[in-house]
Amino acid sequence: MTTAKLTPAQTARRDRIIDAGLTLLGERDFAKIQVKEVAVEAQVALGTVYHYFSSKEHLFAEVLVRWAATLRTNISRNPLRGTTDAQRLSQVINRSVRAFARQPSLARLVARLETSADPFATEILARLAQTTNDIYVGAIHDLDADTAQRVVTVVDAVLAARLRSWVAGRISITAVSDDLTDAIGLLLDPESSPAALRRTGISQTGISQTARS
Amino acid sequence: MTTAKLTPAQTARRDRIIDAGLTLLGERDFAKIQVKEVAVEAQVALGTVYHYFSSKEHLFAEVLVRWAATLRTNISRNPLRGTTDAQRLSQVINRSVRAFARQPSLARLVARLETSADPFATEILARLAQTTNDIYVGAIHDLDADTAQRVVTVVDAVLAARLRSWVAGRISITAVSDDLTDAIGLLLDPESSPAALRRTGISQTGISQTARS
DNA sequence: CGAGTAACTAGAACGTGATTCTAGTATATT
DNA sequence: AATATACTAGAATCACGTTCTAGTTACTCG
Repeated sequence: MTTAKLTPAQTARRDRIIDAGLTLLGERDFAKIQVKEVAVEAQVALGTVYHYFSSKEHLFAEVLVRWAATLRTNISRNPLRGTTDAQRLSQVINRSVRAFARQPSLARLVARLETSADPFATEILARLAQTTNDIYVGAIHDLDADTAQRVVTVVDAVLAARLRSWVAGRISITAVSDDLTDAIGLLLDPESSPAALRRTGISQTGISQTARS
Repeated sequence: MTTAKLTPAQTARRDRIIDAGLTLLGERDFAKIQVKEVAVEAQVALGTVYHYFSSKEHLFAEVLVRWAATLRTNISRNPLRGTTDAQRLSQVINRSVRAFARQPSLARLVARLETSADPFATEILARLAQTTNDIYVGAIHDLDADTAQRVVTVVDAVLAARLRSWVAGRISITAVSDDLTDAIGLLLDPESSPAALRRTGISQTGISQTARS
């Protein structure tokens, strides 16, 4: 069901289904898309969809993977131009943010799948998280691997949280970006880190925190 | 529909509905609970539930609020005993973690409601986030308000992310706790902050990062 | 090549629940 | 008391994911 011997025609059909899902996500949310519609868009029978995917969630997890592949390319295409870890990390993270900004329903999809009960879906999601995680860690040059990983874990959490706030309409995409840059500064930048500044008396300016309802 | 003039009998009925939801959450997940069951448990007609709440999600958002009230009490009851911001923040956060550990379905509920389309639900959730946020900020004494807020935003994001990993079965509740303490250290503790240590050459030991699928 | 199996198709059917509706009864307001 | 509003039990509706049916290809391998 995952990676086995499929005839070219089958691979093509399966691909068409995934592409159809991605196309429809461009117009509508996961919740508003019916599996039947995906089948129609893919020019395939409804039963065929269920032949390749165990559930709607499983199908859309694969859609997410497909999208993530192009995301990865976008993120990794141009080299990072920053001179500090903070700059580089901000840059990759912001590339991700921009990608999601272009496809809000993908952001919503991630949030939705994170609470999925389908084991296929969650497993695919975990693999995906691993990939982006590695990319982010790769942006950090000046820290040992373990510390870099710990920093990325935190930043990734902030990314997820802020994206959710954004799709919920609570904050703007600009705020997402700003908050992430700020969080990274807090973690890596000696100029703005509370840990570094603590007991120094230097006052700092921060971005405004808008979390009203 | 929210806070208006209700007769005592009405308030009692509404309360009974919310309590019923909370009771059932002790046995089963949001997804496994039918609105009808809540009505039965509350000794109320199904229609009455919909008289007070616009949807199942709205109802359970209110359930969450009720639970959060006791959570708040638990968290704030005993004074924080730490001497540093990091210790105090770790402590409040860990009280939250323990509360969720006792009620896994509440943690799942939060995750679920975060992706809700019901405006009532999302608004309630936002208000709730504000409250816990304030509690956390209160644990920080040695930083200016703005910086404290920014730190808490990050920590809160990590809390949410790790709790989701936990309810998804990806990590243990102990790991949730450890990861949070670690994240707080990264942000506030000069002993383990990359920002403070950067270019110092001091190597550091970190907790193991288990994010496998 | 030709039988047999697996995949595909169009479409109907099923199952689960949330949500809404009905008709009658109780309660509250003035 | 008169009327509106709330409440009740229960039926009816609706949406949709998922499964099933019957008939039609397409592929495999002997």
